[in-house]
Amino acid sequence: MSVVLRPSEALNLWHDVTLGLVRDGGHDFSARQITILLTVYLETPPHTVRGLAAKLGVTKPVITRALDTMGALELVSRRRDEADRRNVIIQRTVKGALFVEKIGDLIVARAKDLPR
Amino acid sequence: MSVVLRPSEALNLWHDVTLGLVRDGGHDFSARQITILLTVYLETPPHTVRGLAAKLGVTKPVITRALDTMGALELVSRRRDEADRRNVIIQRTVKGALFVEKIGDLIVARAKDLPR
DNA sequence: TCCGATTGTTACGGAGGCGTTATAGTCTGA
DNA sequence: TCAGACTATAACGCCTCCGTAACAATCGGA
Repeated sequence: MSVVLRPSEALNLWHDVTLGLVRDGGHDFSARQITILLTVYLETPPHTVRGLAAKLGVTKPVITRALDTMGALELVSRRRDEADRRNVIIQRTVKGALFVEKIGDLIVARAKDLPR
Repeated sequence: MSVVLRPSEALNLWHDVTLGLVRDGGHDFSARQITILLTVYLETPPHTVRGLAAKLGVTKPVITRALDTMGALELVSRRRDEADRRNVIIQRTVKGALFVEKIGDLIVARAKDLPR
């Protein structure tokens, strides 16, 4: 199965949702930051800096800096992997889960209001 | 009518598309930049700095700077409004139209591949 | 036990965005 | 006509991010 969407509907949906994020979100996240956040909250753990860097096709410092930013906002947290102390495990937070949930609700609402 | 989407589907779609933009897009645009770009290409002209600032709920210099950046990439262009020379009209470009079209195709493709 | 490989972070100079404020150009109506 | 309103942009100091390179900590096999 799949979600059927025309290009014009797709673009209108994207526009409406990003506008919602800009107007009400408070933060102005980049595509990289959003991708990291959603990856951590949607894909099965564990998540490491190296794994995220490979998945996004960026360097490790990019991930470290994004985690610094989103960690300061308490949207994610970090923990040493005790099994292999070179690794850092990126963990979810209550605040981050609520934020992601809000984004999901926003997309669903804008999709529902989409004229077709 | 409307597009029916569950929260988990919505988030997975958002994740897949932003990941595609990060991996293949080359640029790392912010939500503000994407919103400006899509507004210019989806809503009926004319578009002015003041109008975009009001719509996004940000100050005018934010719009000016975003237009500087996207103008350098030739995704939009600017022209003085001859009827009222205080205004600047933001115009579409061939390069920008192709870019927006690519985003639309990406969303449609990821929606089609979405498991449900 | 080391020595190479691996992981994440920090340091660095540069680039660009931020909000606020100031400014140049343009319009409009008293 | 001209003073005030309005438009977009420039200037300012601050902050964050960039890519590259160096780094400390840790692991694992010879």
